[in-house]
Formats: sequence, C-alpha cells, structure tokens
Amino acid sequence: MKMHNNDVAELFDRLADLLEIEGANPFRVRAYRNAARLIRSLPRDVADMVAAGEDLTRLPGIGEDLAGKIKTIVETGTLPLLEEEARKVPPELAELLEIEGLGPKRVKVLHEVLGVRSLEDLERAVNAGKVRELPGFGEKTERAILEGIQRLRAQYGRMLLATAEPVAEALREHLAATSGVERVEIAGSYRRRKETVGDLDILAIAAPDSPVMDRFTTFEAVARVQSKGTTRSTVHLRSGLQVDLRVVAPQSYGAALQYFTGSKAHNIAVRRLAVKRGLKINEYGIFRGSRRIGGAEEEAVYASVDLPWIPPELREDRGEIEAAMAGRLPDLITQDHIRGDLHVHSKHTDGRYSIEEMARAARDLGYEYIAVTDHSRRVAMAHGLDEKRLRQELEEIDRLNERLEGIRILKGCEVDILEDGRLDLPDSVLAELDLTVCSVHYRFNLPREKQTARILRAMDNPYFTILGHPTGRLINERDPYDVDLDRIIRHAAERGAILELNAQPSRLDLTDTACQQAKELGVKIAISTDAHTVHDLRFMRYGIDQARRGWLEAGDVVNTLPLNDLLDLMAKTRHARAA
DNA sequence: GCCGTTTTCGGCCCGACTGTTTTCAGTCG
Repeated sequence: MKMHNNDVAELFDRLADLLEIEGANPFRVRAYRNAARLIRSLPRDVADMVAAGEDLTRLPGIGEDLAGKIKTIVETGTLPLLEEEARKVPPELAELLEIEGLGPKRVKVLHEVLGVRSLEDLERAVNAGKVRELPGFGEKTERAILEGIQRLRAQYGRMLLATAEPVAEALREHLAATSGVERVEIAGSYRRRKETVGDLDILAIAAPDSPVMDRFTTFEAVARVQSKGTTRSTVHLRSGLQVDLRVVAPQSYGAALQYFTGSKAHNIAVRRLAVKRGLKINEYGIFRGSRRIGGAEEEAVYASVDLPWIPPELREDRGEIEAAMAGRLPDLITQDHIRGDLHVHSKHTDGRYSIEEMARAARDLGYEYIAVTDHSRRVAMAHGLDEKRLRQELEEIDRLNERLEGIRILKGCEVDILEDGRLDLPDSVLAELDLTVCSVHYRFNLPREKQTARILRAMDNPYFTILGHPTGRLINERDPYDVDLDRIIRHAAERGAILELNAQPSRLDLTDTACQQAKELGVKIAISTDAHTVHDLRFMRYGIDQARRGWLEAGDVVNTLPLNDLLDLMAKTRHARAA
C-alpha cells in the first residue's frame, strides 16, 4: 500500500506521543511533531520524492535521521522505532494525552503506578478513588479528569469557522461594551482565518478596574468557567467551544496580538530571529535586556526583526518569513477584487431561487456577472438537467440578459464527471455554454489511480472549464476522495484548466496548501460559492479567507476579471484544449 | 532530532494558571 503524506505524518505523531510519555528529550519530540506538520503541508507525496531520489534533508527540520525514517516508512509501511516504542509504552496511552489537564508526566504515572492503559481504565481508577492517592494528584484533579473524559467522548473535532463566527462576534461585542475596555480582538486561528477553530483566543485592553473578566465569565453562552485570573480566564461555551480571554496593557497590545495570533510555528520562527539580534519577544513586548523597546503595535514586532507586517492568514511558517525577508510577500486578494460568482444553482435543479432572483442578488452584491451552473442529468437527486431542459434554461438566460440591467448572466452547467471520465452531456450542447463546472458526485470510493484518471480524462474534454470542488471533502464529515491532487494540478497547468476553490464553509475545497501549489504552477483559481440560495452568495468571504491562506493574489483568481476579459479567457481555454 | 558568520556541541520561545505543594511541577497555549 502506498503511504501518503498523512499516513507518514500520523506515524511520526504517534511516535512523538509515545516518546513524550516515556520522558524523552522534549526537543527530540518536537522534531518529530515538526516533521509531521511539515509533511502534511507538502504539496507532493514524500513517497514520490523518495522514489525520485530527491534529497529530503533539504526540507526544513528534516535531517539525515528523519530523511532515513521517511524513506523506511514509505518503502516498508512501518517504522521499527515506533514498533519498539509501542512495546515499551502501550500505544493506547496516547489517547489519554487528549484529556485536558493530562500531559505526558501524569499519563506516565497513571500507567506505571495504576496500570492504566485506556480511557476506560482511567475512568475506573478515578471511580475507585485511586487517582487522588497518587503524588501530585488530588480530588480536584480527579474531577477534572472525569470531566475531561466526558468532553473528549462528546467532542467531534474542531468547529467550522463559519459555525464559530456568530458566537465569537457576539462575545466580542459583549466585551467591547464593557466599561474600561478600550480594544477587543479575537486572535488565534480565528484571526488567521483557518477553516476550523479549536478554541477562541480573545485579547482586550482594559483599565485595571474594568469588570471585563466578570463580564466574560458570566456571558450568557458560557457553560463552565475553567479558570479565572486577573489577566487570563478560560471558559467553555454551551456549543463546546473553549474561549480564552487575556487582558493586556496598552503598551503590550501589539506584542500580545502577534503572540496570540500564532501560529505557534510562525512565532517560534520570529522569536528565533529576535534571539539572533539579541532581542527577546514575548507577549508583553520587545526587549533588549530588561529594556522595553516596543510592543504597543503589532508592526513593531516584525520591524524589530527587520520584517514588514505579515498578514495573519500567512502566519503558518510555510515560507512567509523568507518571503517577507526578500520583500516578496503576496499582495493578497480581497473581497473587493471579486466581480462575479461562477458556480450557483437555481430552482431548475436543487437551488431554491429563480435565475432572476439569483442574478438580482448578485447585482446587489456589486457583481458584474454570475454563472448559472445547474446540475446535469446524472445527478438525479437534484433533478439534473438533460440536454433539452438545459437548452430551455439557456433560452431563459437570453431573455433575462435582454431585460436585466447591471448584471450579466453567464451560461453554465455543473456537469457531472462520469465514472470513466466522460462528461455527462454531449459536446454539442456544452458548446453553447460560456463555461462548465465539472465535478465528481458519485463513486467517491474508486481506487486512487482510477479516480485520478477519471478527472484527468475529463480535463481533456474541449469544453471542460473549471474543476468543481476538486477533492469532494466535507470538513469533519467526509474525507476527500483518494486522488492524486498533485497530478491533477499539473495536468490543469498543461491543459489551461481552472480549479475551483469552493467557498462553502464545510467544503473549502481546495485547501490552503493546494491553492499555494496551484499558484506556483500557474494554475488559475475560480473562487465560487456553489450557492443554492441567494443568501449562500455571501459564502464568498470564506473562500476569500481560504484563498488568502493559500497566498492567492487577485491575478491568480479568474473571477476578479472584468466580464470581457473573463469571456476571452474562457474561450482561449477551450481553443487550447481543442488544438 | 535539528542546526550553525557568534557554535559541529549545546542550545532549542516563554509566561500564566492550577493544584498540589511548603517552594513548585505539570500543563497549556
């Protein structure tokens, strides 16, 4: 079985867990975790890189040893060191690290003294009153462990950004309306606009006598107060979301904002630069010795290490520091660049509104154009269009375009990519369209080779324009289908095909790193909402967030083009393939 | 385990909060 990047990263993470419980050198543990993180972010499979004889030690954080272990993993599917460690430490113990308040030291004690191996064992030990007798444990710890077990069992993983947003904004306003509060900002992965958030990190400037902490812990959505101090408190909301509030002094606000925005890897990289310059950066400011030299504004943190301010969406230590040093940070796309939406449905298939209603809603957003892309016949569940019904829709669009001012409706179709890679409608009718969004909706479980070949073949069709939701994933619900995305992106580059960044909050398909790779290979992206209602058109901003995380600039995205330029590009794309 | 115009050895980001201590270890972010 071929080992993909996630599989390799998984093994390193497991090894890091076991080493940590064993009490190994924490920097060694970190080296494995860093490697796992790096491998997950790579655009290509390390297995392919190994097969091609590439030098893996050129990757940051990968030395001779890890390069050798990667090679072993992709060639044998396993890692002797991991198996050896698994004999010393029961691998199930790693699960206990997920419990809030339990780290490697305590897990080790639980295992060695009480023989705990699993969540169930731990639960029994707590109920038998044995845990409180251990050194360093007490009754409160016992209760915290029980609660932690329950939360872990109820937990589904990280929350969609779009799900967290309403409560996050309500909380922000609640805090901002508190007396003595000068500024409030949500930092963390929320500010970096990651597709999911694990918790919220809120930062505030407040006068010393401000009741902001009380206002925070008594917010109506709070289910449980985990800790409460003068500068930091943690609560859990009813939705399950954990929220931290930190109160900082005005002269530290910028440093704190930078620090709590993260990512952790980005901060470590920035601080390393600071150390080289004899500076210390922490959440209170920038210091030379004990003397503060800045920290009120975030820009000063970057300026202190000779960098321009870096947009939060880029702060993942995926090259943004190097780009900033070289003065080559991207000029990231914004919502204002967007001139239209190239993937929307109407009530002719599974949408809820008429074409006219969708077009007017798009015009209200300030768009120049909207492409109606109803489903093709194969998607029977959505009452997909056959040739005849599609032609009727095209006639309706002609009539609307004559009548409607200020918006142009483009003729499109979300054409199903059949199992063998053919498109679901004959070329004769596809030729009448301005563009196609071609997508996979069935047979997600094809073997990788077949799934990849299916999509590559579809791209060769002269009427293929945009690959819709390229991996089919639904965040927290459905994994991407097994497909060689690297090959697909390369093929798109060769064929002049466009890839969609589907802006549905639960799809956000392509991922940030895939966007980055597409950009590097010169593949254009369409950021589209896949709207089924007029309200869904507003999902565009989540697509923009993701695009920014993927380093995209306006010039990388086709729906920033004025109408005529867009139509020219679509026509050229077809000629390129037909030739 | 990685890494290097201050180093091939000795560093590796750093502070708050909790619960258990009697001055601090463990955990978290």
